[in-house]
Amino acid sequence: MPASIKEIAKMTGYSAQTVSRVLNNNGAGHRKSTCDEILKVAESMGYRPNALARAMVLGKFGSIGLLLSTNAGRSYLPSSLLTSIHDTLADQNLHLTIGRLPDEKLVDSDYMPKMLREWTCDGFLINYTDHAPKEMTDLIHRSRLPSIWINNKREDDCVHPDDFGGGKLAVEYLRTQGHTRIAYLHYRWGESLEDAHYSVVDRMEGYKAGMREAGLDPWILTKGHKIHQEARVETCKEWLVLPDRPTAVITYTSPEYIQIAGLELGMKWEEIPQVLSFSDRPVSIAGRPQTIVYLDQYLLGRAAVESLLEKTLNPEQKLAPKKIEYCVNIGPDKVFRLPPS
Amino acid sequence: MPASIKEIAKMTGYSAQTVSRVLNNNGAGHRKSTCDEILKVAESMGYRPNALARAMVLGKFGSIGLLLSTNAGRSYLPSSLLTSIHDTLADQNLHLTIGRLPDEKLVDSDYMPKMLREWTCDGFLINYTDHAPKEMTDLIHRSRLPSIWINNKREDDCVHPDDFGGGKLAVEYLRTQGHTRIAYLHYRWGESLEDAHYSVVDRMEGYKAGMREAGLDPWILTKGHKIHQEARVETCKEWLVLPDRPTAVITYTSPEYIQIAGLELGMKWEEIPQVLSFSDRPVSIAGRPQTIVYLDQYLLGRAAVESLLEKTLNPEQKLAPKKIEYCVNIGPDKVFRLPPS
DNA sequence: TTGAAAGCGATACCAT
DNA sequence: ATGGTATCGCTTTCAA
Repeated sequence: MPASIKEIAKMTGYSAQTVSRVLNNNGAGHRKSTCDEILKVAESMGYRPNALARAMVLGKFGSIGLLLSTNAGRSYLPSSLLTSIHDTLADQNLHLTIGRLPDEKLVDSDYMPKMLREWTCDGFLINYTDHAPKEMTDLIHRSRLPSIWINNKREDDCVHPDDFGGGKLAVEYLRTQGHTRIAYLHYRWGESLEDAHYSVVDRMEGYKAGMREAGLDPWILTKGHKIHQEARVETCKEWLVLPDRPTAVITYTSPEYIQIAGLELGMKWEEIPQVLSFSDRPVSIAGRPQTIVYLDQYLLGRAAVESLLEKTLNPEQKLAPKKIEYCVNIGPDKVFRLPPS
Repeated sequence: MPASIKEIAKMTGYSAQTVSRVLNNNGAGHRKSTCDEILKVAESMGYRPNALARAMVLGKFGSIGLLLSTNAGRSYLPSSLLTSIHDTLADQNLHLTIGRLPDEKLVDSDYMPKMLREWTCDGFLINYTDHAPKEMTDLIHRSRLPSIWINNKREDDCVHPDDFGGGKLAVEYLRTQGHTRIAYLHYRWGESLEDAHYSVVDRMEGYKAGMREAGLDPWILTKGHKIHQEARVETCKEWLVLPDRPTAVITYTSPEYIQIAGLELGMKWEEIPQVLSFSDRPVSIAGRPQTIVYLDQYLLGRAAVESLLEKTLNPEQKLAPKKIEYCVNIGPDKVFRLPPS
């Protein structure tokens, strides 16, 4: 137990109030000798203010809760996002507290995660990628705390990447490179996309829209069913040997299937179609930096925190969704993006 | 502001103590009608206990701080580690609070991160991969809170993977597969390894020890200088065309350089040496699952929390370092590990 | 079965 | 320039 103000008061003979003032207000309105003595004793006793007590008086927790799902894949939290959330909060002298909600248990009315059962923080950032179970939405609503959803498309109070725009952007970039035979590689055909993250649909729809605007026909490379990991390279090979194969390919993620397929067919790197995939960090394949449709998670995190802080000031208001734009990351520090419209 | 106990007391006419007891002790020693009424009113007012006030009375924060460096690469926090830390804490009804310390600023005596400046939690988990600056160690020490270091080799109070054992294990596994021409691929030669994470040295030394125990000569594939990303594939090609090339290769991470090199040389997958790399998650290359030397971050996180809780009970004691063992992950659910010695 | 009072550590307000 | 007192929301102890 570190020393409290009271103990310092006892040691120095001053009252608790004097000690508090000297320690907090930088000693304004106090004799220099008083300050010196109190500061010296505080230092020697290793005094550190108790954030709990301070928060209680102030009526705020000084802390924001980040809610994640325990369901792997339902909460996407790359370290760049965690970092940006933390740092934006730190600028406001706020803590970040982590909470994970087990989907299965939420249905059980006996169960209630600590963060929702107790009153622990001033607001929530909810990182719940897919469709949240109704029980969870209810619980959060009943907590009456301001909340912002991350990576989730809702009618209000959310921040998410503009995946539709990203798909369009990919096409526009490839057009500037002179490509016309631009295909979209879709491994998940046949799988129900209703439960999937909105980006699975949006990226492809954005691609289609981009193609149409460029006067080109959308061209989806796919099978009538989902293509599992192990089968992807072989499938890509089928596409690569087509006489009119695409010169460029856009894909949700993982550009390497088509590239490995090319290599296995004995193609040189220059002969393999250009692959544009989505990512939030630089992608290299065996030391070769790849051009990607890039999302800056830092922007996402910062926007989410800013929205939440705004809501803290006025909890009743509903905030319009915020979209974060992609850019095409061509090389070190070289970026292609659309002019703001 | 959610309702407080006092308000419920006022509403129901009972005293605050009665309300508190009914709400916390499950109503033990109270008339059923009293319980019912209080519970009903509490429910209708949306009562949730204020964790702050409770913590203050209890004299504990109910929260553990996870300290990270802002210096990318100095804190390795895969989501599996974050998850295991969180969940082990949650089992004990403890929060997890995140704090990031900017290395540069720590030298500045004016600067002090909130987590160390104020008294905010009951202990620290320090995820600081490389050698921490002395200022930081001092600050943490002065905070007088129990702390455990993660992923860091120190004389006491730390939990880290057994990378030396992992290197040996890799050799022993490959021996069971009949390999004798086993090389270690080292791209970082010539770089000062003093600042590097201990695992860079330990994995290689473990490999050497394993080879000697098997009666084989260690065989390090390297250049006289650091091999940069872009040059690795070409360098691997030089090694692959050696007449007495290895049949198996162990490498710190990223098995794909040698495999891509093989493909570019026109080799079939079966002709490419088996590559064993270290990882804490399954590795697939273009849909092909790779055999890896695998570390379960869940064990690491849990061990760290358990150590910290132990230290909380008795802050003076120094805990012996805990090593987490690797295993070789061969296929789905198939694992090779050494018998406990 | 219920209630009154004290206290956790810090701050705000009002005195002196 | 300094101190007294009340307060935040809750729990613990003791008394009725």
